[in-house]
Amino acid sequence: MKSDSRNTNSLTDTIFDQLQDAIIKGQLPQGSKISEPGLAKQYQVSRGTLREALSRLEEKQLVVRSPNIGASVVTLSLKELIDIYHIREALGAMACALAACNMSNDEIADLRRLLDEHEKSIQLDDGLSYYQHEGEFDFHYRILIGSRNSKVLDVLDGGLYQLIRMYRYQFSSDSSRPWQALKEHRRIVDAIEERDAELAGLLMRRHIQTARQRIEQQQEHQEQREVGQ
Amino acid sequence: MKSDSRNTNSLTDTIFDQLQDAIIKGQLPQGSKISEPGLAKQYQVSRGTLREALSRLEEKQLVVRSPNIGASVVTLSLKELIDIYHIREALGAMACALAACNMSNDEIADLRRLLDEHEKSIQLDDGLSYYQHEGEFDFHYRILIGSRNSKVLDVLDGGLYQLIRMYRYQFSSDSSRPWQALKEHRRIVDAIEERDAELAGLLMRRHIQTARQRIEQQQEHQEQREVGQ
DNA sequence: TAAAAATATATTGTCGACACTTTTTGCTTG
DNA sequence: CAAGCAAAAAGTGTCGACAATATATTTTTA
Repeated sequence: MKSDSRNTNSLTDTIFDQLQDAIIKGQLPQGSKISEPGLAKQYQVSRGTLREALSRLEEKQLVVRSPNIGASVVTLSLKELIDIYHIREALGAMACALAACNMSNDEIADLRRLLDEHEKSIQLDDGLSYYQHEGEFDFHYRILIGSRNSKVLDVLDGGLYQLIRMYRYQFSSDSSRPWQALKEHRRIVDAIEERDAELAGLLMRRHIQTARQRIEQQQEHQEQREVGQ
Repeated sequence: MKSDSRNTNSLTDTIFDQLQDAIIKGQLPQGSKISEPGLAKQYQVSRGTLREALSRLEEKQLVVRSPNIGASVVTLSLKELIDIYHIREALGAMACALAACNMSNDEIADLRRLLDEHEKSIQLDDGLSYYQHEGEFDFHYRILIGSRNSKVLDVLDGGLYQLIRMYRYQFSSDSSRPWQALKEHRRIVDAIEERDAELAGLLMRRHIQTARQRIEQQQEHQEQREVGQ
């Protein structure tokens, strides 16, 4: 999925997309220092252009910059990831409740079709595919749009979702239980279709909550390991 | 209040702060097109430097840029402002509940002192002062920090708060009922002190909700005016 | 006269170069 | 040999210039 809908002709856009991909996939390791002249030569662009791309990556929370020191790829601790999921929980629930009020019938029907496709995709390659993750994002994006609150999409797309993507690419050990998730998605759509805002919000909150709790379990394991050492 | 804690020696930082101020105060009118060469000459910096500052302003949602067309100062409709308040409601309540669990006793005592100062400030110049608005932000900032969720501060500080500031500077007709707000703030601190997360979250939600509802009333008036024409 | 094409102007996108800061390297000294 | 200082290397901050694109103006034509 493209992070932006506009045609990506400008050089800065291209370099930005490439770098975003490289960071999310871990080709640029977390915390690694970014040398502007180095990367500029590597990607065959001027340093100014790369600088602009770095600004946008900073905007998307994928790099951090310190004055006179330079840029580094972001490091994402489990604690921070959990923090993000807390936010996603609050905003996702809110957006879902709004979507139950504001989505058109056509949009809801489309959402159903998306879940059917999702189901097929799960049947085909059981579990761990790339497309499922992106499909999951697609589902949430549509609800965000259906909420008719443009700012909530700005917030979640402007940094938070990219970090979650990065985590999933680099650490997603579990197969994210696709069947369970699908079932939850269907229930959410049911609630939206019935225009039950409160229920829709609640279900979405729980859906994200379970995802968060899985990560928290992972964190506990990690802490136990650290204590053991 | 400085938007960033780091020493603002770099030229880009300076120009960024100045432009942010100009936009929030309305000296650069909403929707007005930004001429890069013009502004660069006006502020005595190179175009590249100004460009970097514009990138950061875009990050803070204060300017919008279209490829090959240029940058404009953001336009904030009442609808969008209400959208922002919905987000603030969800995240503020969440953060406040977390703060009730995570704030230290010292932090809570400091918060109380802040409210006492706030009260004095209200008594001095009754109502409409600049410092009260910023004091209000200060209060919310501290709770955000107390939540120990760094991302929620990133989200609200990265765009949303600046837009609210802009609105208040340019349209804040009502004096924001300082006494009422202070009372609500005190109740919130009470709940935090008692470590009652649920209540603290609820009170914060209501506090922001009332602010939102005042804006919604304003919106209704505006719509009536439009119908009348 | 009005619409469309072509030119001219202004603005944004991209680049390479220089100045200043930080980090590394190498040398001196106790 | 270690610690501290000095010089060099690398890197970031800033700038002005050229190329590509968009906007405004003028000219042409129906």
